[in-house]
Amino acid sequence: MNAHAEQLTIYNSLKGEKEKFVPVNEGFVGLYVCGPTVYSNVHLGNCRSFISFDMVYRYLTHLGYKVRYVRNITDVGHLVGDADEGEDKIARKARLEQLEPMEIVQQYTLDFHSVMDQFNSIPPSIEPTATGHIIEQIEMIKAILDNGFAYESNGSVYFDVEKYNEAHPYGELSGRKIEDLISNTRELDGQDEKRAPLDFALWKNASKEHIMKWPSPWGIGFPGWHLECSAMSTKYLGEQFDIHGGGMDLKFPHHECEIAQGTASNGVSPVRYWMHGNMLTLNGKKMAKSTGNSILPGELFSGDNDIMEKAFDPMVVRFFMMQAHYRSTLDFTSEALVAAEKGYERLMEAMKALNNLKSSGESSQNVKEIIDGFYASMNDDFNAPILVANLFEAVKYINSVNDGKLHITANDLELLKSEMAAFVYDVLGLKSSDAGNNDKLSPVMDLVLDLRQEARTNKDWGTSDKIRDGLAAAGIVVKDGKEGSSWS
RNA sequence: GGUCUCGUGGCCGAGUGGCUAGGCAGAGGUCUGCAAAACCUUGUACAGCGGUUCGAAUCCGCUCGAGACCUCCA
Repeated sequence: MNAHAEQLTIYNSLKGEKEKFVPVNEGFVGLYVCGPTVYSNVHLGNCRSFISFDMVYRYLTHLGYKVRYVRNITDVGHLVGDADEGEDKIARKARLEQLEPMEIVQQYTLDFHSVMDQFNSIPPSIEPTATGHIIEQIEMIKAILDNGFAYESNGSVYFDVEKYNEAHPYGELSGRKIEDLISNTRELDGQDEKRAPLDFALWKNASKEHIMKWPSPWGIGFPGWHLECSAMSTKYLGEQFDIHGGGMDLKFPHHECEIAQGTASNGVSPVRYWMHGNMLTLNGKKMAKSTGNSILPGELFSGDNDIMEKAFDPMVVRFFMMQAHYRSTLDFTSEALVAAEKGYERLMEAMKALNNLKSSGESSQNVKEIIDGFYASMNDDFNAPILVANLFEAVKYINSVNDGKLHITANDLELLKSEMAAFVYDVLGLKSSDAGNNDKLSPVMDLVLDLRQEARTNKDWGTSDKIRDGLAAAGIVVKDGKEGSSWS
């Protein structure tokens, strides 16, 4: 374990404050994150959540924890529209496109994986699917029924919220009181099966037309959305585990229901630390598929969209997200992305310079203090923006040493190299984009720049400028530096 | 309507009782055949009004504005 692990604090949504992180089992962390519903391409807002928790996973790992990271794929049970009477999202898409539901699932799961890979997000340790855990979900419903917190009605099973609330508080996570919930819950049509509007479905009776359905003790049907996360998280992480993450918008009702289901079946609140990432906004409004206010990662990377003025590298987008705290909303604009792009490049240039840095004399700055700052920022509820600020302080130092203005000892240099690499690459999950480093183009460019250098040495400015202008016309920018010219 | 969050300089975005956030842009400089790039230095701020305090961007109240959840959502 890293000595700094002792100091980690996490903002626990359940308590509304930062708490010292103490895992259930020393040295191990169980981390569960609500994954996507694979009925269409993930949009950038979805990605922000997953990238935030990828950063959390990476830092926990860096601290020396052995992390079991579970992130599910929702491939059934997520309903469209109002309450429990809507159509399953995946089944609906399948019907519209005349495909098997599992074809839809496969298509968008692959898309999701590809996008997350481009964002350099590490795959979870386990990525369970809801349809692969029907038996576990049925078992959990049985336990909740046995404990008296659910009832069967017409082939469906509902969670009895008011009954549960008599034994355990319901609404703790979202800060809601049950009386308010009762008075504020809309009366919806076609819910005669339920005793109370607040009750939510654990199992839904399937009609004949329904495509995705399974046998159960209560008849043919399918599981409710909230249940899958409860069943899969506890299966792989235990009845009570360390961290549960997800978007702010899942807090109520989804996560509230998870707490209720876990407690109702196992007698313990399932999660120690609840973490909620905030929304990515576009034009000041939450990015969401349903409202059309969203942008797909692919559209962003290719520049093929009406919102951004140019294409952006996935690493620039990731860096942009790391500049904001995961609990703050972040507004997505072309201008902000351009700014992030410049900053990202500056950081990467410094990483390159660091590798070629030469040690000399006494260190002008306290390297250990700089590195302690890295840990302090991340230990403060994963404050990546402060980490980035600290990294730029180090960048300034690196550049000054590179210019020969400041100095660093060999020991400090080794330390700085390894810790900078750890935080930039391993924790923030950034990598140099190397966009232009095409295998065939590279040697050609070396040759062209070599010829230009020859011309420059001979003060043949006409030739050297002709090469530079010609390359510029082809979209290649030549940069002249002390150590020769480079291109990008 | 109910619950909650937020309002920081030209832009993005941290901080949260006294001590520089940081990035981008702007300004000045170094370097350079020129240009670009790179590097260094640097100014402008805490929505408004009142209160608490020796001291508030930070705590409290009100006003205005924005957003989220209450129904699927990362």
